Amino acid sequence: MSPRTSTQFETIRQEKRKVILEAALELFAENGFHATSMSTIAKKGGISKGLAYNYFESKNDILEEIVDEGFHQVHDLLDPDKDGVLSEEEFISFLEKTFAMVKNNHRYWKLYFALMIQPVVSENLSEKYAKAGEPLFRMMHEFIASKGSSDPEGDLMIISAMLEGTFLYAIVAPDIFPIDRMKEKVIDGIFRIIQSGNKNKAV
Amino acid sequence: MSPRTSTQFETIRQEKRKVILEAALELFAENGFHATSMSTIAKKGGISKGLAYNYFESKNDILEEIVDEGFHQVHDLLDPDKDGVLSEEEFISFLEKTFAMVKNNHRYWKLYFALMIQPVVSENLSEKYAKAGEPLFRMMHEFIASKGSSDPEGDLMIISAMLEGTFLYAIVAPDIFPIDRMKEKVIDGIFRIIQSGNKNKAV
Amino acid sequence: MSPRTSTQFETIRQEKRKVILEAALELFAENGFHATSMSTIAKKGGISKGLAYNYFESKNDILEEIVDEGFHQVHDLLDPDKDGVLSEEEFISFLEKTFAMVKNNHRYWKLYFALMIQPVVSENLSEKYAKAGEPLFRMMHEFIASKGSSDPEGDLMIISAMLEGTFLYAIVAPDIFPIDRMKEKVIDGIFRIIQSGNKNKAV
Amino acid sequence: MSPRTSTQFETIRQEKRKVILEAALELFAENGFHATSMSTIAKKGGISKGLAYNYFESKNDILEEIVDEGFHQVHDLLDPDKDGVLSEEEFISFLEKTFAMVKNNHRYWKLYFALMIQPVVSENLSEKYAKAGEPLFRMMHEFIASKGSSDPEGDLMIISAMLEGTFLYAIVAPDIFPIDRMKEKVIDGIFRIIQSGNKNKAV
DNA sequence: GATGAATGAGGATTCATTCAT
DNA sequence: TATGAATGAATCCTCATTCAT
Repeated sequence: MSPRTSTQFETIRQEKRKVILEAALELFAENGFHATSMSTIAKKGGISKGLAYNYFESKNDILEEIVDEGFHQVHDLLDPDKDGVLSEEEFISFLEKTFAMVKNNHRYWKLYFALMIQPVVSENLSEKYAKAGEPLFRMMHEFIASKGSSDPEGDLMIISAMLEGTFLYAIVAPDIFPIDRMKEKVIDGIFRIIQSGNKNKAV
Repeated sequence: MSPRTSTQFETIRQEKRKVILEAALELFAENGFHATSMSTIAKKGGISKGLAYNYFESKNDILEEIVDEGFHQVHDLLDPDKDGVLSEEEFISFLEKTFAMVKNNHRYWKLYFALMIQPVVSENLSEKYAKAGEPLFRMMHEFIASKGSSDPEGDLMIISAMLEGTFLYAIVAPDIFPIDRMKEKVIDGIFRIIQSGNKNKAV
Repeated sequence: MSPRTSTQFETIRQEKRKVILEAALELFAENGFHATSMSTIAKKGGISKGLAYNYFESKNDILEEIVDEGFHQVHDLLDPDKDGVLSEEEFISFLEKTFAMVKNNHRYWKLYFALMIQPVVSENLSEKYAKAGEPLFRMMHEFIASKGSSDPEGDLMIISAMLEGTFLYAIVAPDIFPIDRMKEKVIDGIFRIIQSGNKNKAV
Repeated sequence: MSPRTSTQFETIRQEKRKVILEAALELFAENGFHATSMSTIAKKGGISKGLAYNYFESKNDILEEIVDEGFHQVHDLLDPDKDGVLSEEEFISFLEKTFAMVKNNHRYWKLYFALMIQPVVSENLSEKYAKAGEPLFRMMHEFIASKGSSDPEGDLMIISAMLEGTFLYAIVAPDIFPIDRMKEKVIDGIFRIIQSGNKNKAV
């Protein structure tokens, strides 16, 4: 029964923190930020309301932490960190990672879409993602251009829309739009779009 | 001296009703249902809180009326009411009407997306739209099939996703994704997908 | 189509007034004063809210009119207006009139009990009735005394309580305490009490 | 520093709960349920409105708890839990306990009468009491029968009415009908009724 | 006389947040 | 660290009453 070391305390803190964030994520995603009370979060996390405020400054703060953590995960996972143009295998692998991400973190993405449409705090989520997504967009743009598209910006737009729409459907109507099936079709569709849009169609 | 005729009353009611619904639509779309108070709606509508309850039973009721009215507009506008396969012109015209609808009723579609992701009432909005959208899907399916697609279901899926994603972007990031430009690209993209997916690619 | 005479107008006014009072009486009695809204009264009376205010100054005013009218009916009906002691027949007839009154105006008496226990306006209803009932009490007192009671005040108390309890039961639990059966028993019981309480028991 | 023990919390809760219930009882009894606001209850209890809702789900809930607690007190106090016929001493003792109960819990009984006449919730209070009172009625019935009454049901009716009326008067007009004096007269009166109603009057 | 739109004050209820322990 | 009692502002909703027609 020796007093816990500060490392142990730190571990406990990190775990509690995670518990709260996960409870909040589920509730925010499923019911919305405003329809979720701190009481409910605390109850779902198995702690007291007071303790939640020991870990986070406010309900808003919890949301921001969730968004930030999710954002970093996305960043870490997708950051191409690569110069030059992607090969086709690399591009496909990138798409598959993206689909896996949405599939494995359904709740986060549900929350992402909700916040995209109706930001809770002043800061606009889509701006944040827009800025962060810039390298991704550039990467895709270069890939598309490398394939000979006569309008890479335009093609990027509709391909992005197709991806975003796919993820949205995968979130809200997974029964009708099963994500695995969609993945195959979307990847295939992207190439069809790219190839049919070649500057020189008579390849 | 004499009381207003019932026609006069009816006119007043219809106009005031519209005022309330429009104020509420704007606020619900922009800030979300839960973040919008009846006070705010009343203030925006230039009336007292109490009067709003003279016209609608509850905040929920206002939302339902908005959804219903929007739904009927969509239905009236898009109902193909047509047997047989669409010609290409008809199909394009249908797509253009759809884009016009989103463009001209930006707020309603913002609310639509918000409710799609996080329904406020028990009834699932996507179910309602899924049922209503069935004829549309069938129509598109037939059109795609008529063009010789080897996988019309799959093609329909990604085309639907592309449309939904386009509208979503047009709603949340119109600066980056201007709807008119998107419309051209999407219509073009759809045909590229369809044609490149022909059973017999060597046309 | 000659203009209505002022007499006709007066008749109309009286009838409307009665309609309102009856609607209000039923609602006040059944649901209570505070649980009854002017809207409900107007709807039940088949008139508009505004018109109700044409006839009465306030909801309170309606209640007061109901109470006053009921009070006068009671007064007119029961006022003994008689000097000297009642004969047994007269006393029994008085009791029967009282029972008939409660039986035929169930709603008024329900309201009477409700107001007796929880007055709505400052003025205490029981005081009003106490004052008005004084002649009645005196009459009963004299009757009891004339029968040789050794404690007419005390006997009057328990007889009054028996009557009041009987009417209360007849109002709230008429199935278990049917008023007609109760009437026979109560009248009988009163005489049993009086006679058994004679100064000179060996009659 | 360390959090309160659950026993400490429990003590706080029990005491505060009692404070709220007592404040509410007084107000409900004196002014009626609908005329009493949660604000008033909170103010009288010396707490904030919000805290009242930490203890009770709704105003209705407060009322129900008051009724239930009072009901249990009555039940515990009066439950005869006795087979066979009561002796005269036992019967008198039972009546005296009943009078003491009303005298010592004036407010509860005022509320009881108010709810009897105009129930606030759907469930009828008189039904609840009717069921609970059944053993009491049976007991009184047997006692009356044991005294040789030729119509024990009828005698029970008028005796019950006399008691109920006495309590009602004791509640609403204690000055004119002082409960202690009434008690003597009523007990005496009950025996006069019973004895004068013997099958064999020629005792 | 008659209507119902309109108001505003008040009432029930919820909830983020603080605080004593 | 941890608890939950406590607060007060905000929210949904009701309703007596007024008023233009």
